[in-house]
Amino acid sequence: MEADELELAAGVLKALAHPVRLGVVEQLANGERSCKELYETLGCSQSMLSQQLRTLCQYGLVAIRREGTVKYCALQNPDFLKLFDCMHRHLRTFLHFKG
Amino acid sequence: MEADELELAAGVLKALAHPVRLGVVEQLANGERSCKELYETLGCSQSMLSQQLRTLCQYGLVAIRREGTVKYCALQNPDFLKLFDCMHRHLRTFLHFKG
DNA sequence: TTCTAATTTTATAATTTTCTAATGTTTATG
DNA sequence: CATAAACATTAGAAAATTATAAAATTAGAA
Repeated sequence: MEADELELAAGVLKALAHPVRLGVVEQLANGERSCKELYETLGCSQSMLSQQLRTLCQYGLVAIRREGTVKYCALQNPDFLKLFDCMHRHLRTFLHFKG
Repeated sequence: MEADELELAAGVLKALAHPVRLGVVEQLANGERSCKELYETLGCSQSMLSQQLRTLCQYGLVAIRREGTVKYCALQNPDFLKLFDCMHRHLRTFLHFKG
């Protein structure tokens, strides 16, 4: 990858690299969710969720559609869900060699 | 994932979410590299590389062995290389819908 | 031991993130 | 129009990251 591309890719990863944002992606693996459902499930404030959603949208990870006064969020690239398998395996061996 | 696990997973992703650190991982896809080879290829300072390597090691992403005065870095979990395919596809469609 | 190459550590200023609280917007309903 | 529900934006303090430079370590060779 060239420098620009590395920078952008790092940006996308950074967009995933936050407990709330990653939690959102995980929840959306099971299909569309409203913002309220998300922040209630994740146990964060409404404002926090809204801010983190913006980051996810900015990098094309999540899409939002409105229905009346409710907004529904969905994964825009379910390909990234592979990350979770990968991460599970990693954490398992990582924690195993740590203590 | 539970809160703790999300936190840790976000940490691992954050460890990847930096142009230099991601560049290191990309380089190591082709096999072991010395620190010097890495910072020369990536065009960053030696100090920068050393600091970023530490982060990668901390999260079990890279392993380092010493041979004389040279240290060789290697991927500890090549599974994460899947990320690059995923990322390439993502960036392609992402940039396509942006401009 | 002295020198040199490779790498690490430390310090620190600048920038970016994160989080909270308060306020603003939008849409539907009475 | 007034109100309520769902969501977004703003502002600002605290914390974390980033980048640069200088000093320290480590191992081998002369």
